[in-house]
Amino acid sequence: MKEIFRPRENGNGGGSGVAPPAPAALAAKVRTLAPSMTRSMQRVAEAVAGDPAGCAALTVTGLAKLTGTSEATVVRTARLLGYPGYRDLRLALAGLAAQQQSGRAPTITTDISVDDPIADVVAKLAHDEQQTLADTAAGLDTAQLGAAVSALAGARRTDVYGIGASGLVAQDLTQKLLRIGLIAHAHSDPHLAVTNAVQLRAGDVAIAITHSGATEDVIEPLRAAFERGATTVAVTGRPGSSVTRYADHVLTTSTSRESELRPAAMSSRTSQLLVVDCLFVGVAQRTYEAAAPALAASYEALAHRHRSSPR
Amino acid sequence: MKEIFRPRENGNGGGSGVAPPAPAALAAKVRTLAPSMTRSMQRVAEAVAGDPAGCAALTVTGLAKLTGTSEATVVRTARLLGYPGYRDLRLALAGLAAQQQSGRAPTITTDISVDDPIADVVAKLAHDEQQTLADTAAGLDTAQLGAAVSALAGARRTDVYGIGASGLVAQDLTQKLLRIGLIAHAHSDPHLAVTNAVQLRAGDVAIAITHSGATEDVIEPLRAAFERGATTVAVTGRPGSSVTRYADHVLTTSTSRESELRPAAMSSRTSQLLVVDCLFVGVAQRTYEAAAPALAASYEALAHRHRSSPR
DNA sequence: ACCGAACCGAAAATATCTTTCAAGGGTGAC
DNA sequence: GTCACCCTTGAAAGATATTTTCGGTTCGGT
Repeated sequence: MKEIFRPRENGNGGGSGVAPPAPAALAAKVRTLAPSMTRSMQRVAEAVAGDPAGCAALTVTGLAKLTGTSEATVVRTARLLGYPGYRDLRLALAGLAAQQQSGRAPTITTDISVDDPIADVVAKLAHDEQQTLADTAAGLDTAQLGAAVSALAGARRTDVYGIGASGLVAQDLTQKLLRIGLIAHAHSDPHLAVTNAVQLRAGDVAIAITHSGATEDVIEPLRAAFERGATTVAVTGRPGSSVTRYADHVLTTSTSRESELRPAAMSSRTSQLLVVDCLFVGVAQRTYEAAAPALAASYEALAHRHRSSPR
Repeated sequence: MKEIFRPRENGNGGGSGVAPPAPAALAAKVRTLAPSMTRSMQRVAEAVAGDPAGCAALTVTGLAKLTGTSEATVVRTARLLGYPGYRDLRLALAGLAAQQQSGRAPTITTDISVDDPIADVVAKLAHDEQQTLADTAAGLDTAQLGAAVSALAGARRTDVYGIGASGLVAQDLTQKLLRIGLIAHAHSDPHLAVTNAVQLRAGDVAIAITHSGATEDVIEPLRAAFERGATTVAVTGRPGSSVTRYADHVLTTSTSRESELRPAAMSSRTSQLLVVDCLFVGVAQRTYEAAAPALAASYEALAHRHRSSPR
């Protein structure tokens, strides 16, 4: 067993002080050392520099065959490049490949087009939604958010209005609030929403969720609640739109550019959900004493509905 | 379980097209698969996820000793994570380490705590959801996704099953599919779901959405559809769970760590929505001729419900 | 043409990875 | 409570991959 050179290599004080394994500057090293290489070693080095990913997938024998040389030569080349052996060169190669891969990522600024392969669709959608989240977080007014949280935490009851995609967000918020013991209802039927809204009074909270800020069916119930003295909150992507007229607190969601294949509903939903999550966590913090057990309890209650997994 | 698996060097082209070795989605994969792992395997997975660079420098024996397990367990873990063997896991690990190295890592790793100021809550939630999106995108099997898209695009009708938070995701998908002219229904009532499921036949599609993969109320209708010959799709965070038994295609959502103030439902919802969006866009691409006008038409139809905004 | 030196690859030697197998431990059935 | 079964686990055998050795070959110099 030779094993001279294992991981811990910081004891580099020796006079001959060889270079530590290069991390990513491999191509450069190849160029530097190429002149001092023999012909067959150059072939190996060339292959390695040309296709790190491909070579990383090969064994010594494979790479030897590919370059028309022998295993010994491959190992010699690895040594010359500063690695203890081929194994370590291969590891570095894998790292290099990964770096190149990730470096090639910022190509996803383009819109999704009809003939994008499915993998690109995934990458672009994920990227867009990440962008939306960042924008929303950056643009959210924490003072307004805090005020809304306070109102919710102390509310007798809470009504949430939303239609269409925003209706799902409204339901999501409602589900969450219910889980921590608050009284909350989501309304997507405009008539019922108004009917319920007029029951609200000071100390209650009404929340309207609408991307455009101009959805009549959502504005009307909020207005009714507003006029009854309830605390009103608007979650909208248009801070100057009609809905804000009847809102004590306005929470702004972000709008990223939309395209034909990526309707606005998609990014507004992401944005709205983040806002809603913030509201929820904020309220859970304020009412922690009551919320924690309630959360645990609702979790318990659901356990029996799950089939034990086969593993 | 008989452990039949040939090393198979770069054999990535097989017809059965199982998951290709994950490039950088390793941490996500660990979290996803951790629940279905045995204790010792979890120890290995933990070590690997915690210190990719360090583990990449170790041999099987070394890692086994470090984690207090045996070589066999290390290899088993590597297999479970989707690699042919430890050698390949090690390679991926080296890649991951390199990426982490290059990508500066000032990540917000702390949990949300009860006394975090509201601004921190926003930042942390946004960050967590971004992370979830990245993990999901990285871990999504595009082959399965493509297959699911094809099935959807050609379906006579589509049923979507989801309960609780997943029910909202189911509705979201349904809304979208309806907008591009497909026939889709979301079911959250278990009885009605089964009643409808038995109406399905070959060529139809049934989609079950469940984070745990063990929700009886969702599994049953999927099973009914499966037995009727419909194409079945499972969107779940647990690729080995019961629901996958009746699923022709499994789409894996990612699981990020949860905490008391951030229930699993939150990140699973984000992840599920991304998957659902991918399905939608994929289908919209395939049926572009019909989808584009349908999208435009539904937009038109809603316009009059919006009050023209002031300003 | 001869000599020497460096280069190169086949095969042996070694290290590493993979598989097999049997013991230990927990769980559900009876 | 006891038993049987299956799952989990690590030790060691078996298979691969890597490193080293060693002798043949080529090329330049004399």
